[in-house]
Amino acid sequence: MAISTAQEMEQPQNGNEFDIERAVIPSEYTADEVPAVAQPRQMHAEKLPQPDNVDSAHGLLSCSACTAYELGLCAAKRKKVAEADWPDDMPAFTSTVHTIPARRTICHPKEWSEFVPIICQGWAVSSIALPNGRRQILSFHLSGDFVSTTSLLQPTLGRTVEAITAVTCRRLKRSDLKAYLFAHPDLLEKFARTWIEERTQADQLALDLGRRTSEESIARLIMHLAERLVKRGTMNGATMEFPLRQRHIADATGLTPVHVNKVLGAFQRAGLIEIGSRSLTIVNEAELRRAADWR
Amino acid sequence: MAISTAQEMEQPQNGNEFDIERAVIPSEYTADEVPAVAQPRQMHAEKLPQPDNVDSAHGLLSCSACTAYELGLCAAKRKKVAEADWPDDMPAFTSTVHTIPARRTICHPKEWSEFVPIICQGWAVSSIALPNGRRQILSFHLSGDFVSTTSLLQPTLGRTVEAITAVTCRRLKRSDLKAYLFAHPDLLEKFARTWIEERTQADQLALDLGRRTSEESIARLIMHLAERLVKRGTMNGATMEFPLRQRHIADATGLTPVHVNKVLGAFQRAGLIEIGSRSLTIVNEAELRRAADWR
DNA sequence: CGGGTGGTTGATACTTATCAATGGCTGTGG
DNA sequence: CCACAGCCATTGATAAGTATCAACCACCCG
Repeated sequence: MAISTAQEMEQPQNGNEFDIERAVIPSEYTADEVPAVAQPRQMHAEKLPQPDNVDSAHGLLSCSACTAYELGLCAAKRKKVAEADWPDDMPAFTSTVHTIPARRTICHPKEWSEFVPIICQGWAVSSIALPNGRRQILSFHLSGDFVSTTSLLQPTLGRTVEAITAVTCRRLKRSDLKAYLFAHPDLLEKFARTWIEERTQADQLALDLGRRTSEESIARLIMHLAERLVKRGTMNGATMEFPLRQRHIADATGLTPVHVNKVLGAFQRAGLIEIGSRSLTIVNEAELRRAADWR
Repeated sequence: MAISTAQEMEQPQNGNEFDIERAVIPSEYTADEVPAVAQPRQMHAEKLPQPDNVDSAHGLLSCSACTAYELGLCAAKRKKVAEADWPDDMPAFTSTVHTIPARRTICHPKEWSEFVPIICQGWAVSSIALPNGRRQILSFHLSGDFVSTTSLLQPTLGRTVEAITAVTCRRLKRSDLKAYLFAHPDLLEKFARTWIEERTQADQLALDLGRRTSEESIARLIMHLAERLVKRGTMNGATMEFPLRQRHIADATGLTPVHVNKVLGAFQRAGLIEIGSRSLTIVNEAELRRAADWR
């Protein structure tokens, strides 16, 4: 695993103090709902030095990996690029920024919304639930992720989206975004790449759920998250922020929390990983890779 | 289950005689590969009366459900509509029609292709395989299905596509299709609906694989196929063509063929379904629905 | 007629779920 | 500040679900 930056972690519970507020909220954008940040059990404050693959001008660590940033839709980026570089018809997107406290639902599956949500900061999760309580997690959303590309065309998401940590979420008005993308085929194509990625992930998920052992699934989940965090430059050596509950892992892999616990215990006893205070360290990457049947 | 048409089925093995050849292959289109139709074990000839929701002018039963037809990309449809109704810039798509014998591979996962494949007739399946032989089926393709909407933008499919029955497959040149769709936002949006459907299916697949019992999964697979066939008007009462091997069902549901056999046996003994000579009859729909935990 | 594929069945093993009990931690309210 | 409630992690005992193995049969095709 490539390690991109060193950074401060492990600053245990500083209560309600979140640096998430640093998220750029340009004055011309309405922040129509900023609920009080509430009881996170234990969160890592995100006082991170800027890795050099990221533009420090706007203060968002993960922008380099962000789809909206890449599409030129991010307010932070718009601020800093010369006006001349922007398409003339760059619309004034209606967009709002929300801060959602940990463990709160962000979208309901049948909720009608005019907006396309993007996760700017924090961890979120989307899932489908059955009436009888069984639940399948479809994906974890990290900073810079569209919640789902389908939201470009559908007012309803068909999934439940929940904040795991406190989350900063930007919402672009669908009609604006759609008009803009459809008018710019090159951007539309870039957007479509995100869709293809989503699809590839969905295929892999099916493969994992249908044809892998519990140990493989869990190891793969860890590898996958680590890989994504590396891309964002938010790994600290072999250690990553890991706000997931065992319940999340269970719902993502189709297992029970109890069984997840046993496998995780086995991994730790075998010296593959270490878990503690909402962080996870990959101790023996080679072995974990093997356990994950990783490429 | 709504039953749309009555039709002839159960004409056991008439050897190599396939009505699939009726598929329209306009002379201006090259059929660059028409391998000899080979050893189907037992196939239902498709001498079907035209249901009234379908245009009988072009002889393809399922066109009404076909994405390409809807987009105006189907040669059959182009033939019969007044020229004036077509966009002026309707391109001369480079397109080929192939007939693939049963049980043959249509696309390899890493095969580079300039074309977007559409299944016109027959059953196909796409899957991912692991080096160790485990395999997950991602979807069954019936007549009128794009194999994957991702093929619009990606030269490589990332999946194996195989014919189950003999298959007629049209391939549209990607660059042509892409240019055309990007120039017609309304069509592009229609196309995107197909993508959304694919995505919804992928989500449901994950839910089924991760959170359902073997019986539910299998019952759901049957319900799902029946529903799709009804849309195409190819159900005969409660009976449908059913060319799947138990191996297919196993690979689609993440189970073993042996276990699938036992569940299927139980379903039949319980009077839910009947299976015979490559066809499946839903005997007790209400119960099957319940077993499938169907909406 | 013979070979191969696919369906069927029973015995057994393994993986994972379920149940139950315990203890730690965190946030809450007295 | 302390006690308590609730959530989460942990562990062991047991049960259920599904896989594996093996044998046999039926059928189709060459």
